Amino acid sequence: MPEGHSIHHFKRIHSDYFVNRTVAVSSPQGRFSDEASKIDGTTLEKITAYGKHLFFHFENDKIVHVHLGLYGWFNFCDVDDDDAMEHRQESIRMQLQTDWIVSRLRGPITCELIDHCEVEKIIDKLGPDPILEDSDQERAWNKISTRKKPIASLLMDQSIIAGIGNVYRAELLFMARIYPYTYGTNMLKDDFDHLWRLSKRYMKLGSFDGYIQTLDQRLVEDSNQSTWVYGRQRLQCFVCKYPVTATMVDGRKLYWCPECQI
DNA sequence: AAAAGATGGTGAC
DNA sequence: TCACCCTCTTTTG
Repeated sequence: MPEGHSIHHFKRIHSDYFVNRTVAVSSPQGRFSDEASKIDGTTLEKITAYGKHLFFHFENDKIVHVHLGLYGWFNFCDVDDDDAMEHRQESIRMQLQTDWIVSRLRGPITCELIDHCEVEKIIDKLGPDPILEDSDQERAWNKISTRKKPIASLLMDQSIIAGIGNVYRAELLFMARIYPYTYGTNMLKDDFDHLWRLSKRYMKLGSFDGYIQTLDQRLVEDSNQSTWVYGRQRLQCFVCKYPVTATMVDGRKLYWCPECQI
């Protein structure tokens, strides 16, 4: 499921097969039909990604804004694969098709047709995205260091840093060994720099792989395990063997190690 | 069979 | 802080 890395991953995959091509756009589910008909058969000029937002720029300033939310996802299949094409048609919000390949979007929280002004408004509300090469680390630090809220809460705030979700939040805090309830105002600059460096490294990696892998597989026996603490409530911490704990922060489960993260 | 929960976010109170 | 939306899977009764 999607955090910022998925968005950049999907941007990359779509770029190979859909950009600079004429694309048939439809909505088998029906909920995007009116908008789809306005861009159906036109050229997809480029795709951009920012935080958890994906933008398909079609000609004539027609831009499809997609936000996957909690469980939105893209699937791809071959145009000649009849079985795949028939599969769960009724939930496909948007389908992009060339004579070569098909992209099918299900369950997004947002799928709408907008123009470049609205794109700007969306991006203006977002903090720097660590996956982007020119992201401004200081802009995030300025906000964090003045906010009297736990860092675990601030990391999920898209207007501070764009793209981090519940898995990366837990993993980054663990890898940087930071106590999750440290107020932004009490954060050390060095700790923030560490967090930022880790977020760039692991979210970039995730955007290439398409999935989150923070745990170094060479260090553990369980080859199916991909995270240090996320989803490991009551299991032993890989570092200190103390049980991983889960507490609610802003209505989301935060996994962390009370022994390692002081 | 029904409910809960999941890597998200908004808007109302 | 809560209800709600989108979809699908897993757990519960």
